[in-house]
Amino acid sequence: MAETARRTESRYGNRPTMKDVAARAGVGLKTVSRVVNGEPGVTPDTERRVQEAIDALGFRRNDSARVLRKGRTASIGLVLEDLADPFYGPLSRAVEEVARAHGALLINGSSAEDPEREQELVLALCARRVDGLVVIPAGDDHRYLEPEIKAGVATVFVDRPAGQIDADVVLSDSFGGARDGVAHLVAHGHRRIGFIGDMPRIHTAAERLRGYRAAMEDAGIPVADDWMSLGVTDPQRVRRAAETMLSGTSPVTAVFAGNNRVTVTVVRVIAERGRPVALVGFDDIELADLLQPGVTVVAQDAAQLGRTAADRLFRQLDGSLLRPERIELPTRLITRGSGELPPSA
Amino acid sequence: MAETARRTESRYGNRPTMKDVAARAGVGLKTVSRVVNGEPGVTPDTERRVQEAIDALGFRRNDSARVLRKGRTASIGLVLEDLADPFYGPLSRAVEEVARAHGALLINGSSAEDPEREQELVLALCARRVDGLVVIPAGDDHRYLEPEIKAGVATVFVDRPAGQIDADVVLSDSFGGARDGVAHLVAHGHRRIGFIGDMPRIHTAAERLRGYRAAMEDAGIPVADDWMSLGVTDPQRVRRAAETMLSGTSPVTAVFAGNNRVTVTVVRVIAERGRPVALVGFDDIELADLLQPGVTVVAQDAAQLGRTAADRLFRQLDGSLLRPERIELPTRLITRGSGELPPSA
DNA sequence: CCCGCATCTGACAACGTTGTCCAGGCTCTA
DNA sequence: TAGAGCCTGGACAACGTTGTCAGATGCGGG
Repeated sequence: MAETARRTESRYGNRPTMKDVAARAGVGLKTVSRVVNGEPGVTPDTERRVQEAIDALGFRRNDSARVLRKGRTASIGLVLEDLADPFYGPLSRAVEEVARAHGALLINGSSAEDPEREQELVLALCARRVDGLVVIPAGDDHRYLEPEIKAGVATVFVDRPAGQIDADVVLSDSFGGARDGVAHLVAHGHRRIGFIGDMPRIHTAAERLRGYRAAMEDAGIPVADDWMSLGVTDPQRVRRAAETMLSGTSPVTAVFAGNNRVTVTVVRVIAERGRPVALVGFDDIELADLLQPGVTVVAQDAAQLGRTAADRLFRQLDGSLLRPERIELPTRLITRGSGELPPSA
Repeated sequence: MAETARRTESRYGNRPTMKDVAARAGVGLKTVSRVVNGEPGVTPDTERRVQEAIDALGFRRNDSARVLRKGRTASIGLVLEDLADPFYGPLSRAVEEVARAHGALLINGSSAEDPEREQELVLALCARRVDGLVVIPAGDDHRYLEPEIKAGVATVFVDRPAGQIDADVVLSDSFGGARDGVAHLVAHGHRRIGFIGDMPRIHTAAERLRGYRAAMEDAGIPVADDWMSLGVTDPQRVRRAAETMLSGTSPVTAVFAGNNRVTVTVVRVIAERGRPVALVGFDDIELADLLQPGVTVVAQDAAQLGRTAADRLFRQLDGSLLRPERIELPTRLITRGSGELPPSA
């Protein structure tokens, strides 16, 4: 009895199904399916009757059931570090744009730079049977993804390479960018140049540090230990690191900032001290051109990074991609003033 | 024959199922389900055998099937305007944070300010059977959501109210914020104050314009038509609008900018002209404090907006929420210099 | 020694959709 | 008018999981 009630009249909270629509329109189940999916083989009159029933009941196809049946979900996952970081907005948007062009939805989550949370998220997405994954890795061991990749989950890493597995990677040329940026400071007469960056366990941070060292070595300048600050991440510590470098008996005359957040803080510190200090930052920041002086940066194209990664993902899904590759996008030095200041004794 | 092969040994691209795991472990299907879901009633020995089979096969539960069976998806949808807009990063992140705390995944998409695309996206999310929706509306008619809401999809609108339907809304006090901002300029001696904002069909834009008019009226200042520019959105046009206002025989001495993008462009124009012009902008912008002068803004708390909305969403899902409400969060005037400049003839 | 009870396990149906396949009715031609 | 062929519509199984329910097993007590 209750059974019948449930079938014939859908209760509040129970969505109507194709069966309900079929009953109301007086047709078979498959005919409704055909109408919903625009398949041929339905007379205009029948189609109209079905459409009316759909509208009357407020029917909406249940994609979960569809996915179960068809095997593909038309959705991809994006795991990044923090959506609030202005660097990831354009990246995320670019990925979504490509996904949309392929008729796929984007599911995303933030790892908050925690490898465990990254893994948890990735596996949750795999359980959802996303067709593919774009991952900005927080951890450095991604062997847990091997069964998934083997099972056909397309995977592309962005911004940092995968650990312990062979997979597609799209990144910016952190090493080259940092080297160019530091060389730029050297070219403007600086010799005592500081470097403030993130933990070296993060690939990009390590590469940028390597670029800094390379540029200094190219210029024949030995690097003093207290010119480098690694692993600082919160504004407080960056501030202290910068202040230390800029004080003492032989302070640095220029600073290379390892990422956007560091740059912003260093700009603040310099502004407060009054005495001009040269600065080049990695990552562009908004309004950098309006500061005085404008902030010279090594810019990476976040949108292009995302677009490239998503493109590659869908090419994996097409089957048109075979071997994993490592793609490195060039960076661009944008001079705005702060990087061209001469050393002030 | 092929059937048997497919069942006993999963091919590449065919994920193992609980059935496969059960066969390998020599137990029943339901026992595997119990182990996977941590349900009681399984002896440690059996559990170990099942776990081994799971690891050996690389099994991962298929959540699509699970969703189909259980009815709940543990995922919510977020539809916003543009992820690349710095205003939406923190909002999106806050929503995700709350979702995560409730064990739900976040699926999101951008409407690009296009009502049709918004509807398309929302309905796609409903077809996925998301448990709830957080929507930053682009359109002004949301009656298409009625059947969904009736069917139990929790829904909260953010930043702008829903059109034609009764639903939860969380927004900033655009009217009050704009009125305060403009009053602030009046208090510093300005009478000829310009307003540059988005299309009035966007609720927030209309409210801010209303706030501007109210403040002017409170001060007994009649507003000249050419002090207002509405509907401009791209930098080019904002630039032209600002330049027009600032030229002529009786140029404005202060500008109120209707949103973050407008503010940035106006800052540029003012910087180029050399002559100081007072400015208050709606929405905070990064580095606003480092410009000279610092940019005075009416700040809204994007993260709080997102958090509040998501909280309400999950309370709807708990069933602890009955009547739709309209929640308005206060804005905060942050004085940094640009809004305190006196009128310069 | 047998019964009852508690504990553990498995068979089966159901979730809502789509693919396969067949039946029935129609049209067109000889 | 009968037969062939086409077109439309529908019955049924399958996707992989979970809830229900009943069966099997082991243990202790009478």
